[in-house]
Amino acid sequence: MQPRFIAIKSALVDDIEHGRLAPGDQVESENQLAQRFEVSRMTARRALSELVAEGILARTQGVGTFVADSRPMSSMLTIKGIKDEILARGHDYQCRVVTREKRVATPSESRWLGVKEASPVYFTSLIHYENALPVQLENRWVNPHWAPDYLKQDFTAMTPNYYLNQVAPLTEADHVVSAVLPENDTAEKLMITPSSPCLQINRRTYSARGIVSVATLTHPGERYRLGGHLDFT
Amino acid sequence: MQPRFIAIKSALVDDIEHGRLAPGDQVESENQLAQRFEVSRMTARRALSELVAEGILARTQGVGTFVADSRPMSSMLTIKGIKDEILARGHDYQCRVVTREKRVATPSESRWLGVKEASPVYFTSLIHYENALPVQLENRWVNPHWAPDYLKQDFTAMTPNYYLNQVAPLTEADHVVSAVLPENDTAEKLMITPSSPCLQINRRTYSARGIVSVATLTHPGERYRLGGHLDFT
DNA sequence: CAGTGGTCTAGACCACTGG
DNA sequence: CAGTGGTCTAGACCACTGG
Repeated sequence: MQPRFIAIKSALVDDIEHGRLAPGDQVESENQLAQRFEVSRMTARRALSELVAEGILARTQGVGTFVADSRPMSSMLTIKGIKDEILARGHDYQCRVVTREKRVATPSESRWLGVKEASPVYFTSLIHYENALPVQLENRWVNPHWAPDYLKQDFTAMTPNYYLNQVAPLTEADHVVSAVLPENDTAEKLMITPSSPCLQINRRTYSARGIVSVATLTHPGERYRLGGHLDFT
Repeated sequence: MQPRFIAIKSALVDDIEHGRLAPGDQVESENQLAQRFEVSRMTARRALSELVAEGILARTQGVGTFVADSRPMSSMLTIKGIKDEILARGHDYQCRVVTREKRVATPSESRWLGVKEASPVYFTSLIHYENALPVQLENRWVNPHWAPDYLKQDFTAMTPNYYLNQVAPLTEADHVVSAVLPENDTAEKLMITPSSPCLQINRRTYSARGIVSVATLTHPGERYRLGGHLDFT
């Protein structure tokens, strides 16, 4: 059974997608929606509030609720593997497997991966080299449920990303980019000093059925940049 | 008069910022909060829901609500101004204009902006504050051709991004994200030590007719992260 | 089982906007 | 002024989790 506020949201999004509501148009008031969908005003309001939070609608007190101006910028960013990136630059690529093991999820790991606390997870730690210099330390936690044979793979031949995309095709990803100082052993693995800033990406990848893996990708700041291009037209 | 759910949110955020609640800790349940603050469960719930939406807390049905690994996070895929981002988090926003002047483009500036060497460019340097702490140093070079009145604007009222988007609507943007150590004067402006890693974004924005401006956005690593979500379906 | 979060109701009073 | 959104209450029933 679908919650009612979801049904209302869907109806409104549908109206927008089919052009029955254009940017700038006023949408029905909370009271009108409540009446039309036979729900309490609080429920109609919730539907509107969430659409406002998602940037799809905009509200002004005393005036009304309107369809917001244009478009979530959908991304042109891709999850290109580091290996492809390096090879595309015409550079030499190498990979070293540091750790490959079954672990018991810590509370925070289990929350990230969406598994029960203390359940088994697969963990790998790899270093990726560009022209013999480390450019990425990849620490990855994998939900064994979606990739039971994960630990048996030869990651020097096929990156974890590539393998996981085979067994559980990627449908979504979240990521958080931050600037950090490396832990001592991370610095050592990346052949940098502990006072060198690193660009760190925390990425969570989803297949159709759930969270497949969580990765922490740490890059020496002086050897790696992240580029992007956005087109709003 | 401050809404009650805001008071509850503030109290929880305060507990987190003062270390009375650490990442992973369970926070009071909706019922406990309702009792402690003498509000209805719906109001306590609203406070928690908003903190969850902001990524500060995480909830699991039947289990409880927990402190998430929390630093503010912004979207990589939208060019939402830092101001909107901060306000959207319900935080206090302030801005200080450090520099505002006409300059002669250096060779590298002129290359970035796509103007002739030694032509005049407009330069502004602003510091954006979230809850009185600097979160972004915005150094921006503007092509006077597309925004002749740029320097006359009151940037504490309207961010450069917003103004430029009015006079020369944004159609494209390039950006490069990197982790760097700040220059001494940058560190001072951001109120951090020169050994604190910074997340730096170099962004070039285009309107239909050419490059409008180039900006270097420098953020203290411990106060800013960049988030994104990709959907491949 | 008791406790948690998730949804929902039918009211209330308020602040704000426009005519 | 009537209508809008903003906040809030005191209940209800549900699904889910852990012990």
